[in-house]
Amino acid sequence: MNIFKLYKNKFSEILLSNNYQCNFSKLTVEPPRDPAFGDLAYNAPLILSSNLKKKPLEIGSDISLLIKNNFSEFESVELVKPGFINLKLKKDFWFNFLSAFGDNKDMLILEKKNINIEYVSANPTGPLHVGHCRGAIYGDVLANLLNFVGNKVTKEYYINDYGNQIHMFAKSVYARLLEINEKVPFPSDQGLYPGDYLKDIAKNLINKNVIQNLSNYDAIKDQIGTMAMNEAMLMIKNDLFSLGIKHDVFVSEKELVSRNLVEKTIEILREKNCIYEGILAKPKGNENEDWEPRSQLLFKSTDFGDDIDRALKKSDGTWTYFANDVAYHAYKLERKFDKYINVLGADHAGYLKRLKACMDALSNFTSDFECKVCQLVKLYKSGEPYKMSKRAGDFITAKELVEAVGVDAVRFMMIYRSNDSQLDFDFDLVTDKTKDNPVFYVQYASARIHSILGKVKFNEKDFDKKNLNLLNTDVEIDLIKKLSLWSKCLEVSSKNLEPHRIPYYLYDLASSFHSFWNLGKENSDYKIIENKDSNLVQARIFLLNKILLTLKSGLGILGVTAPKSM
RNA sequence: GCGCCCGUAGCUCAGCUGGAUAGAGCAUCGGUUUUCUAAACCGAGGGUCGCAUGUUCGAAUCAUGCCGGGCGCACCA
Repeated sequence: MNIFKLYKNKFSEILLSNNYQCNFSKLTVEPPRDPAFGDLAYNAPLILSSNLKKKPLEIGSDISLLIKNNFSEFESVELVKPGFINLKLKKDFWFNFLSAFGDNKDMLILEKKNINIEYVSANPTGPLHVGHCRGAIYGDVLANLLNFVGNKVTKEYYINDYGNQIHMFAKSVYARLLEINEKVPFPSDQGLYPGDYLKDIAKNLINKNVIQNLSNYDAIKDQIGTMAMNEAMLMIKNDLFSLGIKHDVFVSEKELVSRNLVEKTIEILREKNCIYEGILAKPKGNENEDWEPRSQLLFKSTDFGDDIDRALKKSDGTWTYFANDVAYHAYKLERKFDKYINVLGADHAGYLKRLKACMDALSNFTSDFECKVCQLVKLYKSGEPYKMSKRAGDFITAKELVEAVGVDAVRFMMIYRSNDSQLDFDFDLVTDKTKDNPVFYVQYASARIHSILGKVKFNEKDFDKKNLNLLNTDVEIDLIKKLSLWSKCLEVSSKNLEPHRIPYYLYDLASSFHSFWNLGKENSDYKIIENKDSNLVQARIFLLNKILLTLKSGLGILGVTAPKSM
């Protein structure tokens, strides 16, 4: 239950029934900046004043009175200077709140949506590297979050298993096959994929013993390409698995092409008058010597907010990558989702507008399509930038990262910053077992609670909830109030697609808990289980259970474990 | 030159889509342990929210223009 939203709605009803008119969406009920002001701050007098042409404080006294007369749960209703109404809830309210507290799963949205989220979509030419990790985890956590609050989510991966890069990939694997079988040195000057993992792929192909006629490349190149790509996809799925990621749907570009979906989609755009033959201007500031004016089949993406129109056909007459991608997005639309999310890396941010343009064109502006861009990750080791070797192909893989620091740390830290900000990832910090390491700090709270729960018998069914009013001290009430922010956190995170708010909330909750825990050291009244009053012990265990429930839910969304001991 | 992102404490970043005296962590300084997990807690100092206009009751938040940093910029994917 989001109490802020609840009271916003309740107050709006009261205003309406008393003939107050305004833009109700501008009214807010929020926790005040300073807890001394109370539990809720209502801004209605400020918003209404311009409508009614009266001073906020004048209007405020009327509204305060309405609230006092209609609600009994407020200890105080106070009208203050610019025009806020500060409300303080009685302790009984918080005991009731705690008594009914759940994990908020499926509770938060009225409109449940069928959502498609595409993320990772790394090329099937090798394992995932560190650069892929952030988008992969962001997409995955976002999917978990949207699912948690009640949506139906389809996690999708688009496989670029078509086009020139696959030819290069097949050639590269072929060169490795020759290297292994015929001792032909691997050529370094042909732009082939250099990574060592190609040797593994080649070895696997040899072990399967299905490639005949190794000397005739043209005869076997398609076979090699397909098999090598399957090997690479296995690597990728394996890497994703080690990151805790599992997609629901894999869509193959090759398959879309073979179903003639590209031609069909371009025809649809042509009927909508979005296609023409034209010449693009030379981009300024880009000293490309090979540039020459060229007449091409173009998509009129400028009609849909893009900066320039985009090429659909290459000079050799084949479709561009973008043309295939338009077809892919038509295929997404065909499957009729309520919302489409696409997670891209910063290096593909320039691609965003044309994707949005093609979705708008194909759906006549009816599709709810949102691209989220993850900025770059900078690696550090003990505070020093950790440079990857410039030698091509020598990159840190996702798997190596997970093996070095553990999947919990990778997932937590990758989501710990807003996706719009660059992220510093320090190898050493995330493996520290101190409070400097936020992953540890939150998990430690879980371990501490488990440690207590193992020492006391507690059964929620036998617990008399009337005893919750023994949680009478400010710190205990503050902990309950902290729990009330969880649903707000979920709501804001999912509405704005900003999962980074979750680890922040969990850190905050863990901090309040650690603080409470330590009070027992100076004042034995605050000891949780070594306490004479057994009803109080039970009430505190009830509270700890709810804190743990929240930690588990939050960490669950992040895909991070909530350990029982550490 | 154009597009996207960022600019908040010495450092790394939050800031609930316009609210009250701008918050955390690290770092610095000082305190707490015969322990229900000190792998923790408590306290102190530290700010022209890059700069400038504008919008209004009210701006770190919105708009415009600068300055600085990152990413990208015809037929690759």
